[in-house]
Amino acid sequence: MKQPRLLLVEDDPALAELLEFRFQAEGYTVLSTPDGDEALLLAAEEAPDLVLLDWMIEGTSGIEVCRRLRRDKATAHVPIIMLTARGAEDDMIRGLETGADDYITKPFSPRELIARVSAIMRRIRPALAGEQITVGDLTLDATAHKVTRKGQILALGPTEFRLLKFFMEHPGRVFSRGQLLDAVWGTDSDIELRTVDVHIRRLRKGIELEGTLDPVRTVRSAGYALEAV
Amino acid sequence: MKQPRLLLVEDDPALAELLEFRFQAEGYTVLSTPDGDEALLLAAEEAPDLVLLDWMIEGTSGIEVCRRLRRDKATAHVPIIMLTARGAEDDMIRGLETGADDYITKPFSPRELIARVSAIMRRIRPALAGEQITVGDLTLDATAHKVTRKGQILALGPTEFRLLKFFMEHPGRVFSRGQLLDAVWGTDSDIELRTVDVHIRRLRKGIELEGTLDPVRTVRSAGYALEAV
DNA sequence: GCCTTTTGTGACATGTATGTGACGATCACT
DNA sequence: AGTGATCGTCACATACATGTCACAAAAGGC
Repeated sequence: MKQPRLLLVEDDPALAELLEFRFQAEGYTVLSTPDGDEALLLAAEEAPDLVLLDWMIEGTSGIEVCRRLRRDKATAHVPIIMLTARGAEDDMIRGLETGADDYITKPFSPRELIARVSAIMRRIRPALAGEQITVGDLTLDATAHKVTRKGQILALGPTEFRLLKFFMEHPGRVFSRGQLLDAVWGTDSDIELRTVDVHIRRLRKGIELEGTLDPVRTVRSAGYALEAV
Repeated sequence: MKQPRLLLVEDDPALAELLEFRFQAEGYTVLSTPDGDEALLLAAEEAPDLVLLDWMIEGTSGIEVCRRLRRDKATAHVPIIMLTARGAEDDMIRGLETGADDYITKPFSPRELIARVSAIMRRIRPALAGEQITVGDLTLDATAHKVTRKGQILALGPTEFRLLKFFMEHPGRVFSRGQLLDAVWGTDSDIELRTVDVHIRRLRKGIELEGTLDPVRTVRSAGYALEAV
């Protein structure tokens, strides 16, 4: 399953960094540049699934970037969301005429922007924008098969992924090793109970990050639980 | 079911009171303060699930509060919604950069704010609380395998936990050592009766807190009981 | 007050549960 | 066949809980 790719064209470094961070946390691969010409290059070479385009950028203007994206056959179908300053309705209208799919006026909440992007992604690639569960600083996207923690994408093995998914569907609750075997391995598996311990350890190692606490709680003589840290 | 906790930082007394009232009606526990420094204290001590932060407050400014909340590991992940005056776009952008999750501009309808808060709460806390028993100031959650007293989480050994659970299922009732052995250790255990005393002691030690009385009552030549203090 | 019975408490050896690294087996993919 | 990833299991180390004892303290009964 390919990760959705997003091209961000924004010349305010602070805002760019913020959006980059947030979208990575949502499971997107983010390409970012403040420059219009570079954006065109990136769009041609990296084939993003969606473009977030600031209207007021250095070099080639937003509207020009938009027009050229539409003209090139390789990028003509890529959805474009414009980011515009409040009150620039003229630009907005011209932008929509030029081929942008949606616009959003600054200031906007990242949540709102993410919602619009997800909506478009769902329309374009239904399989990608899956349901996701969030527990504490962990986010799991079942359909994209991706786990992130504080925006960092984590690499988990298949079993660890299923284990974490099960935990995240029942946060805070304690499960015995037997229950975990039934839920994650299947009811009819004759696996050693202690094997669960090993996978718990692998899960812990897989989700540990600099400066984070272990959300997996050991309950002696009872089992394990995932805490919403 | 634990109530969601909400920290409101708002220096307009009328608005604060209104929001307090409305959110309490929605089932939230509301902590409220007009002061930024006090807000930081409250956030650290009371562990709210969500912060509503007015931008223009006395003392430490909203943006500073936001930044400090994010910097403290204990509160870094708590969602923040900014309340801003209309037309203060600059503040808003800086706020989102600083780590706020959403914003809403005054004047807003309480209904709208409640909707946004609910949306975030749904996303963050899917279903935390399981079945729990409460006796006096003690609360025991069997599925999460957790005991709290006055909000403090207590660390009990497995046997102490089972013992307390049994007591809490029959509050006020006196049990002989033999009955407790049957109920907590199992009918076929050949344990010394006096062993119960030791575990009672360990339980007492495990649940003692500053400024609390011992809820475990000794009934001479009969047994023990748990009192609803 | 004095004696007897009952309970509180600290320490300890023991047993049990869990953490952890390594290893061979298996499977998918090339 | 070869490579790499993942899996289940084991052996060992470690941390923790347990049951028992000996003695101190308290509570009744007289």
